[in-house]
Amino acid sequence: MGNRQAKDALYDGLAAAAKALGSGRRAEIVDLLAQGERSVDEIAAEIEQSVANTSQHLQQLLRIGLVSTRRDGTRIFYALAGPRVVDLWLALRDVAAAHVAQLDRLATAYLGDRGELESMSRDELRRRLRSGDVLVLDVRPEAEFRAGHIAGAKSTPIGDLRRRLRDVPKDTDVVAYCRGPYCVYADDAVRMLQGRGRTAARLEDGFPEWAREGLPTAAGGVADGSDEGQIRRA
Amino acid sequence: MGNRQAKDALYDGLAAAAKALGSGRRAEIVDLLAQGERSVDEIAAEIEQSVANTSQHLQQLLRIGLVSTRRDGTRIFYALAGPRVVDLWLALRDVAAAHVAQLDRLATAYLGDRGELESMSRDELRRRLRSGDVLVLDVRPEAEFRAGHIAGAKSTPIGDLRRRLRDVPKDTDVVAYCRGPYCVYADDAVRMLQGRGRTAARLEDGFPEWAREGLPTAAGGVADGSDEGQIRRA
DNA sequence: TCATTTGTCAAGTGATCGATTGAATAGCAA
DNA sequence: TTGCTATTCAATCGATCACTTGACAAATGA
Repeated sequence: MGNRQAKDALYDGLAAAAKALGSGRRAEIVDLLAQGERSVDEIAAEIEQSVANTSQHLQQLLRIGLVSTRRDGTRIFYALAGPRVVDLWLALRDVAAAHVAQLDRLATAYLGDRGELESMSRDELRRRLRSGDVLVLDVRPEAEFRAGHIAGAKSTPIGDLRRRLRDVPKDTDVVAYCRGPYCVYADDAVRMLQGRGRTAARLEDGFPEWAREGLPTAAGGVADGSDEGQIRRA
Repeated sequence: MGNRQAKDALYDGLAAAAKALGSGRRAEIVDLLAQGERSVDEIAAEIEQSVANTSQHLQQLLRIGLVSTRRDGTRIFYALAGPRVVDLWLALRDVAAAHVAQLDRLATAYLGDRGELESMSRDELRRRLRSGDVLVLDVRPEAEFRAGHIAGAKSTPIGDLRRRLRDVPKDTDVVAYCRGPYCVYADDAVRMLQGRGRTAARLEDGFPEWAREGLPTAAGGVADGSDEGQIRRA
């Protein structure tokens, strides 16, 4: 039957990885890092916690091995340790959405009612991209776009959208996407576009899900309407 | 930017699912339930904890929504709430194996050195099954075999293997499998078979991984060397 | 060199967790 | 009813957790 102490220790080790995701703040950090690497104070600002506290959470993720670090001058950048961590995070989100009792209520409380919002699945966006009759807007901060984006998308951070509205033709369908299903940027973008007479929808989820499926992505500089960056997968 | 309180609550909700897996004992329970439903005292015996403590862990998993219950007389059977939970568990295990620093050491401490042990990948077993020149032994307890097994496998609980050795032909390659990579039953079986002059290997992982890939499985009564049970996927 | 920026470390506090113990409950069978 | 089995509930205790505060460390630039 093997020895109980060693077995307990083994399962404690497995559970350690779960424990690392077992705090809302760390979950938020992992969700954020799924978009690309960040410095400590960027992360702290995003999750609205003190730098000291954020640093401790990051240390914990680092000790377990879910993230890695890179130093650049006085800054230290944290990133997810590998694609498996993204898979784990997405699996966790799926389970929570499917099984955690009150998650719907919590999501609605944060996101508001999405009833009015047009949405589009990955598969449909893929088809529309192939036929070329759709404008895809990446409404995340530009740094995240540079770290990786849907091939053919145009970077239009949500804060810049209003003044760049003229770049959005009135006769083209627009699809906006952002960090994932619990991110409000694309919601805001679609509401604004619909309010200005555009036909707009949000991608149901975000960039990490798109990339995980092996769908076409690109990385690098900001597009100016044309293709650029390194196409990674076709 | 949305309101912080609602956002915190949402991520706390997501993290709750991780927290449920964040105790070694609960991880062990989920790993066990991945083989099929169990009553409370069966679970308690397996994880070597008091029934009261086990019950509390199960209540916790139930409150979060990762498991479901079914009453049968005085017994209450717990089962995983759905296939997504299996996916989550396997993703967690993968991440832990790839990234948690000391996991190798912990695994070796429990499992012993597997250097001498022949092993076989899912893909290879699948090929060998198609060409039909291999005997697949399911060395888990019979109840788990009945709940679901690799199509064509023969139930030979590890405790019965010794006295059923005569049923294992000497000129056939044998592959044993059990609950997963951290389960010792198949290791024991392979060691015993190799010691008795058979050519034996263990499947690298176990039944849940096989089923997740959509490979052929069956469920129901115990085979007597021939095919039976309901073939679920071909 | 000295000040600044950025991040980590250490200590402390209230809250939550895991396990134990013993009592309570639900279904079953005589 | 009475007893029996299987499970849950309630109270308790030490350990761990999340966050705060304030001091410390590493790289940069004047």
